[in-house]
Parts: sequence; structure tokens; C-alpha cells
Amino acid sequence: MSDNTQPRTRVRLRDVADLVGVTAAAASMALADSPRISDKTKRAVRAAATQLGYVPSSAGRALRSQRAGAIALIVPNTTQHVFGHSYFMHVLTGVSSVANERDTQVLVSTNPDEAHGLAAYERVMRSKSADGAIVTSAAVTDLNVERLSQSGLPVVLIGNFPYLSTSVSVGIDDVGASRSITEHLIEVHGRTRLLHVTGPMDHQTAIDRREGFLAAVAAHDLADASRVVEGDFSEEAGRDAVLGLGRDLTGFDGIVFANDDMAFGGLRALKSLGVSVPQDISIVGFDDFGLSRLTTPGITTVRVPAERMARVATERLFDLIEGSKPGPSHQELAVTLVLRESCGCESKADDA
Amino acid sequence: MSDNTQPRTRVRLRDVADLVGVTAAAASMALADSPRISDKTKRAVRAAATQLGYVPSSAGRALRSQRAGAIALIVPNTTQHVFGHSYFMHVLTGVSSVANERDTQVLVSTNPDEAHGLAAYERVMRSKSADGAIVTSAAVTDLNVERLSQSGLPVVLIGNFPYLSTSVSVGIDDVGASRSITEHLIEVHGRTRLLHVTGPMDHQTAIDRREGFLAAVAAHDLADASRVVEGDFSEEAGRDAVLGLGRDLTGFDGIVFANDDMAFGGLRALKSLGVSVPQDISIVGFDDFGLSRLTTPGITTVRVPAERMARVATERLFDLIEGSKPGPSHQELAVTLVLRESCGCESKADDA
DNA sequence: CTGAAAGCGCTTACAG
DNA sequence: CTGAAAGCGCTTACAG
Repeated sequence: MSDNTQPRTRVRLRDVADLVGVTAAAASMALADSPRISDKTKRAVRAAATQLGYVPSSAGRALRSQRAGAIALIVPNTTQHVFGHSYFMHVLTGVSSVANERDTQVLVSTNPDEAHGLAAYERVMRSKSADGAIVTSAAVTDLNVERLSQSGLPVVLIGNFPYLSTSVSVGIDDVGASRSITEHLIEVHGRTRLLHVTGPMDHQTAIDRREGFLAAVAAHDLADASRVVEGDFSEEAGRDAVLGLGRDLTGFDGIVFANDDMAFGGLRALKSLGVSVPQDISIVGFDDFGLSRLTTPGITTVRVPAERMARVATERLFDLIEGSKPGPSHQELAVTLVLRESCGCESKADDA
Repeated sequence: MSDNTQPRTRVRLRDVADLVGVTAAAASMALADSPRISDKTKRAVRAAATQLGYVPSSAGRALRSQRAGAIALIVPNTTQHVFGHSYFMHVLTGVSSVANERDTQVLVSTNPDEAHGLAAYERVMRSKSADGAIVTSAAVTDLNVERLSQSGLPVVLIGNFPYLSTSVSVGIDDVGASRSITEHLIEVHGRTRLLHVTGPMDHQTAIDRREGFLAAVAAHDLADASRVVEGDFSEEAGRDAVLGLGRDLTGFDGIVFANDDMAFGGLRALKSLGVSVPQDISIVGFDDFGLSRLTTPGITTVRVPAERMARVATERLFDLIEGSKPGPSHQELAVTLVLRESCGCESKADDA
């Protein structure tokens, strides 16, 4: 019945107020459900707002209230290389859903804006386009993250940042998880001669996952038969690590890759060499952002709860913005060991 | 040397102007490089802005200039199901890079905000949080897309929307591409008994890809030996389509899946039945958003240039916002046939 | 308790 | 040509 053609021209708060016969200030308070305003007026204002299709101007509100009503998700320029698409989508999903609950917009800011002399994300923050930021960088040496997190602006980091101990961050126990998955190869599959292919060593995850690997082999007295090769989280690095071993390859019966992309590259290389996985060599990866269940054999890995990390980080960010709940500065979420075939475990049914 | 501690407190244009000894209006014009202002003043203002670390307030600018300085990328609530993570990231990458070139922020708006009675993206537009929107929906029946695109607000759609012929959109020729890949199975691999598994039939891509398949089999007089089964773009649908054939499966020597996810599900199902691909049955997919090169065998598919579509769409959006260049209302980009092993073509070297 | 002004930061349009 | 006011839309803080 109410075939109210949505107005194409902007509707201002004043228009709503005029229709009811109150001031814009009163209408504002009515819509904000202020106790100052009578129920009768509130109802009238709300009806008028609906009738006119009023939507508050974000600029007007932001300027007056000094709140952008948006948070930024920062994509460091290294992301394409270090993280996969799936990882970022998990993070985006987590951030969006929490932001949605709070009627807050999500701004995605990519970094490589060096032309302007200022990191793009610093611009975002300084221009007050966003009230806070989620940063999911990885490089230990990323000074921008440090500057931003110490600027006093609300920022929550996803990952582990031991050098930024005062920052608020949400991560996982990479050391423990890496140790666990390595011990799975040792204890369940009896592997004794292990290779670890690391990520780029300026990334904390790479450092921690190597540490976990080393702890596992040391605890089982397998350090002498084990080796560590440096990679960079790319599929090519996994391939090169395997191919680079040459005839030394036969000295290993298990490979712990620091992420799934490298495990996939390594898996392909092993296949091309006629080495069968897991019969000849067990391999495992890390992340479970999507790839590892698609391969044949499926890659046994550690599932990093990216979406949950993002959700928690975003909730913490709102706490910071609202100035409430200090809470712990670093939180660690639990991870899951996902057993597939590449380690020697039996094939499971489809895991969706 | 210039160890200028960045000010934590906001720097307003007035502060810059005061430092130079001009009015805020003059400083504004100086930074905008207005011909009204002398070079000397411009230099002084720019120096002061740099010294103070001035970044314009997005709210102030937006309110005055009636321009948000942001565009929105709309994620329809059906996206999780219909598109993959990779697709959306390709789009986001394309949109971001063009937006970055124009100093414009990118807002990501997810749709499922029905609680507020207004589609989230309509809120975004009406609140002037964004000056325009890129919509990458798919459902033919999505009335919100129609409303939004006809609201007069600048909107560019990614995909084909024959029902919205007045809208600006960027897509590919799904019919032609589907026909081509089907003919590849027929002409190159001599397949004659073909099955097509469609997407959800309320999606234009599903309709078009089916049409291309039917055109191919009709042109080669293979319609009688061919069949069409309805799917929904999910891995499970691909699996179910194969398993649902039962002993009829032996009647087919080629399957054209309407996307890669279904092809993957089908591939797994065929493997589980002991049917070898491509020896017994050739299969092909559509999209090439990431998955199809990871499987064994790799899936032959049509590469949809998602990032380029997004770039073109975003450029068109800026044209609309700036009110310039009408140009064609629908553009089609070329696609690539990506030959892998699942059709029977020889294994190629790694395609990165 | 309530009405209406002031002002967030910016840039455009006006007056001189 | 240039100076300074006006006003974008909103909400808070003030005056009555």
C-alpha cells in the first residue's frame, strides 16, 4: 500500500524535524532515544524519518561527533606474497561481521602508497576516515606497524609481536603448534630424519615455527638427523627446497613446511621426482586457509583460526575505541591439528 | 635530521594557515593549487603543512564538498555460497588499485543487514558514506541490485544483467566461452556424450553457460547423447551430480561443469568411483580463480579475468561519479581457455 | 526541563 | 584580484 517512492534527493534531519514541527536538535535527540524527548515526539519523529527515508549523513555526524563510524583493515603491501587470498578473506569476514553488529563501516586500506610520503594507513588514521585499525602484518621489521601502534591511535594487531609488547594483539602459539605437528610426525608416524623449510626469517611466524620444530627434534634427540632450510612461504620456495636437496633428499623421511603453500610446492616437486608421499616421505604444512584440502594427497596441517582471530581483534578494537576494558594486551587462540593423508594418516571423508 | 615528532593532536587547516599568516580559505586554495594563490604563498603553505603533518579531515571535506571520497564494494549476502574467496579477492584487488590511484577509500559493505529494514548497501549510499558502488552480485532475482542501479546513484555492476539493460556493467561472454570449452572437448578430444552440470538457474552466469553448452552440442549434432543436470556452483553439487548418475555414468565421456568448484567435487567423486580422468571421462570447469590448478589432474577451465573486470568497472564508476564519458553501458572482456590435464591435454609445466 | 545557538573542518561563493 | 563569510548536516553544550 505505502508505495512511497524513495526520494532521490537527500533528506536532511531538518526535513524530518520540519515535518514533525520540532527543531533539528530535538529530532536528533529523538532518534537517539534521549530521555529528554517525550515518547510522543519520539514516535512522531521516527515515523517522519521512515516516511521520508531519512538516513543520517555520515559526514555531518562524523564531523560533529569526531567519530568516523568506520574502522580500517590494513593490508600491508607484502600481503600478496606472504599471505594468501583465503587468509585475507577470512580476516575480512571476521572484521566485517563484528563491525556490522556495531553499525560501523569497514575500510580496506592497501599500503603501497609510498608516493605520498606517508604510509597509506597512517593517512587513513590521520584523516579521521577511520576510528581505529586492524593490522595484519607480519614482518618484524615493519616500522610502520610500530609507529602506528605507538601513535596512540586505536590499533589491534593480528599476529605475534614480541617487539611491540605494549600493543594489543591477537595471535596463536606458533611455537607450540609447530612443535605439536612435528611431534605428530615423530610419535605417530615414526619419522626420525626431519627437514624443516622455514618462512622468511624477518617474519615472526617463521621464527616461531622454526623454534617449535627445533624444540621437537631436540626433545626427541633427532637434532643430528634433522636440517633446516630457509624458504619464504611461497610455493616456489617449497619446490626449490626439495629440488635443492638433490641426492641428500633420501636422507629425510619427513618434511615440516612452515606453511601450506610451500608444502604444496614441495609435494609437487616430490611427485616429479617419483618420491611418494606419504610412503617415502611424510609432509605437513601450516595454516589450512584452503589449499591444503584440495591437493592429492591432502596436506596435514595446523588450522589457524583466521576468522576468529579477526573477530576477537575487532572486538578488542572497539573496546579501545570506546576507551573501556583494558584487558590483556595479547591474546592467544587455540589451533587445531588437521590430519589428512600427507603425513601418513588414513584418508578421511571429505572435510568441508 | 628533521626529527619532527608527529603531532598526536589533530592539525587543522587553520593551524597551517596561522603558521603561514594567511586565512584557512587561502591555505585551502594553496593546497588545491588554485591559480588565485601566488607561488610564494603556495610554497609556504605546503611547507607548513608538511612541517605540521597536516592531513585533511575527511569529514570536513566530505561535508563541504558533498563528496565522500570513498567508493563501496558491495558483497551480496549470497557471495559466500556462489563465489569463492579468491574471486572476491581478485575483485577487491582490482577495485583497490584503481581507487588508490584516485586517492579514494574503499568501503567493503556486506549485505545481510536486513535487520535494519534497508539493504546495507542502500544505507551506505544514502548516508553518503560512498560516492558510488561496485556491485558484484549474480542472482537475477536480486531486486536490491535493480533498485540500487535505478536509483540514480552511480553504480557499476560486474557481470551480465540483461534485465537491467540501462545499467552500466562489465562482464564476459559466458555463452561464447562455455560453447568454446565444450567444443574443445568435442573437437580436440573427440568426446561425443556430454553432461553439463549447471549453476543455480536464478544466476545469469548459470543460464548463459548452459546456453553455450547446448549450442555446442546442437551444432555438433550431439544433443541426443547429452544431458543437463542442475547444480548450484558448490563442490557438493558437483559430487552429487556425478554420484546421482549411478550406472548412467558410463553413458558419458565428458562433463562440462559450470564452475571449478563443482568440477572439483565431480573429480573427487569420479576418483572415488574408480573412474579415471581424463582417460575415461574428460572434465572441464569454469572460472580459474585458484582451485583448478591445485588439483590432480589440473582442471581445464575458462579463466575469468576478475581483477581486470573490477579495474574496468571501477574506472567506469569514476566516470559516472565525475559525470563524464557516458560510454557503452555494457562492456565485455575477453576470456582465456586454460588447458590443463582434466580434459586430456598434456600436462604443462607449472602455470603460476 | 526545553529551546535554539554554536561549532566540528573544510571549501565555495560572495562581497569588496 | 583578494579577503573573509557562509554553510555543508549534524549533535553537544549552553542559555533560558
